[in-house]
Amino acid sequence: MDRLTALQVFRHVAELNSFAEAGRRLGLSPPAISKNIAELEGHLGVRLINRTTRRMALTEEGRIYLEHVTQGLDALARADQVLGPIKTAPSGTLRVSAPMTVTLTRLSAGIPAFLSRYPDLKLDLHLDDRRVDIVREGFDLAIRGSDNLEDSSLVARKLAVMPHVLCAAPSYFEKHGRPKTPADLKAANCIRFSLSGHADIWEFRKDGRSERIAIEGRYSVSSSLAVRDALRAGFGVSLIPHPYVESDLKAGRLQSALDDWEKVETTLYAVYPARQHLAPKIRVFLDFLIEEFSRDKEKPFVPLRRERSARRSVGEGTEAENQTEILPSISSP
Amino acid sequence: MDRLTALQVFRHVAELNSFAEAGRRLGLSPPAISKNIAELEGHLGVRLINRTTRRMALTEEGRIYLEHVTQGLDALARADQVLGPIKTAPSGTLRVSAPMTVTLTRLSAGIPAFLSRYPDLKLDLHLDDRRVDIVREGFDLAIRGSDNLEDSSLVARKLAVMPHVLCAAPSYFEKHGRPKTPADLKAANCIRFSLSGHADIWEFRKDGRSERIAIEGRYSVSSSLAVRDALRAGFGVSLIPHPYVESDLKAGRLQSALDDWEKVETTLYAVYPARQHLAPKIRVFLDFLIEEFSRDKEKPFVPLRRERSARRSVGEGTEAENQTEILPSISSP
DNA sequence: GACATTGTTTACTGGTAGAGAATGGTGCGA
DNA sequence: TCGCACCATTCTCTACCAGTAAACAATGTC
Repeated sequence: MDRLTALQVFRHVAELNSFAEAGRRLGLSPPAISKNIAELEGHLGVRLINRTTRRMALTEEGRIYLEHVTQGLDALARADQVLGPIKTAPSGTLRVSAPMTVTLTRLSAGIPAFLSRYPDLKLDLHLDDRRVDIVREGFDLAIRGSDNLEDSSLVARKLAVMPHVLCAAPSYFEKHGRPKTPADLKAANCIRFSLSGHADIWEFRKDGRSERIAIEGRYSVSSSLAVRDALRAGFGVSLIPHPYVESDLKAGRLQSALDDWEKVETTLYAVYPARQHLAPKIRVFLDFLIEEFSRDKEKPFVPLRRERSARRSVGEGTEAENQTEILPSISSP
Repeated sequence: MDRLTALQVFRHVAELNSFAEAGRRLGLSPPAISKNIAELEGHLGVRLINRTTRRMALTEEGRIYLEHVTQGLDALARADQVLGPIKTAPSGTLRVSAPMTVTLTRLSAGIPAFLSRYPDLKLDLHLDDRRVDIVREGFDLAIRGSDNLEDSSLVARKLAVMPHVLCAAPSYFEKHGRPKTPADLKAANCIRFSLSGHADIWEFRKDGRSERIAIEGRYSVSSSLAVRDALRAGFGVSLIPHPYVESDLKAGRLQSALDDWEKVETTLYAVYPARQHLAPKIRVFLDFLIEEFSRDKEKPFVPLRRERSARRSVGEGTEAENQTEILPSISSP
């Protein structure tokens, strides 16, 4: 038996003083009302309502019970109501984890505007280049690079692709020569971003041919901004996401090399716990991210679907494959 | 879905921080836990718990919801607990309706002892000779005479049979003569108890022959005690329940007549709303009544079953007929 | 006094809650 | 580093139960 229904039936019957009326009000047939009350009484072992076919009245026990039940039901109803506004308007605290550099170069500036758009929203932004466990640490959303992406039940939304560029200061190239082939890098002073998945081996491609160079260098650092500073100082050469050095390249402070070779890309993802029942506060922040990262793109953002890891489903795994909404694994809408 | 179950599942999961552990605690399988949480979230349109297979944490909404839900569930649990003691020990207020005379002559004296046996019990005893609507007026129990008994869904428990006796004061018989046959009463000054079902026609039986006498008299009164007073004063003759005049007959203040004729009997019933889930306070009072009315009987009380009104049931009305426990109509265990 | 309303009972049925098996994911310990 | 054990989820199946409809009994009213 559904006890919550039974309690609501009891309450209505008690307040309306009629089985039939309660039935009409609740959209239930008279027998259903009878049975609910009878089962409730059976469960409690107490008669709650004295009734003839024409008259009914609560027993003393019924009155006592009603009092407490009413409190309980009201509290539960309030629980539902409290979630109402939260369900529609962004509010509460949004906990976000994001890598330092990309935030400072691409995001940070737009956040005040975002926050003033949603006055009820608080943002708790943790800048951290390590891969946080978003469930354990209670984050609503995290921004990850592709070399940092776990294969989990989380949802990953692609934000941007950051092509890398090989560059150094003009002064460095003058002194040590400009590399003509990837192999030339073996002799160069390569500055390494230690948190990158491809920190020690740089890969280049051309005409379907791939060159993997194990690089050498005296400086390894866990922030791309520090790498940039070292580049600007003419200390060495590095493979770095293009956006981080875009203004430097334009201004001539840095120069690129091996432009005819394809380099790695770092894809940025927004990672969050679930697609279903996405909280508005997460929804709007996600929209904000998508907008920010597609702002100065030549062509609008085109979503890509990341292939799901092979499913060894028992039955015929046909249609479910395409319903990305209910897939728990990584995918991009 | 049973929402109360879902809420309890949610609460356990939140407090134990584990789906599996909650399942073990509640005696449910892991899939059941998952489904309950998922359905609850679906119902609310809000994600309550972020979860991977190894880790789970409440969302902000989940924490807010849990708070209210806990309150609600606690209130409902309290409602059940409150009924616990009531269910076992007699307590609260017992509202009883009883006829004036029988109470004063047979019951009244024993009530203080009854009440001191149950210290938590209050008794609200309404002495009223009319037939009250016990459901409408909120009585827990009523004592009724057989000529007052409705054919309702109430339960009637036989308490005692009160044979009537035709009697008057010796002085009356001296002055007006002692009736030898029922027909002699036509000339007598008959005192009538107006609330009796047989106030105007007195019936006598002998050898299977029945005599119905339409009686005449100058005094009609709605209390048997007043009838007795008039008898004592030698004002007339009356047909009155034997117990009311027992001491008068013994002491010689009144004398009986037509002793070889059978007279009406008034059967006393205790009437109460239902046999199922009989409240202890009613149970003990019923026991008290049975004990009081069988106190000075020569042979112990033998329950009689009153025939149920004919049932035009569709199917073969076979066994249900004997299960008196579930019969709603009048019956005596 | 016939009728209408109300609560209850009975028999039936559609929906659903829970179990079991299989899968994918994760952390711990050897 | 690699199993191993555990965990949440999905899918499928089944048994049960809640609700309905129809019939009935009781009761008050026009």
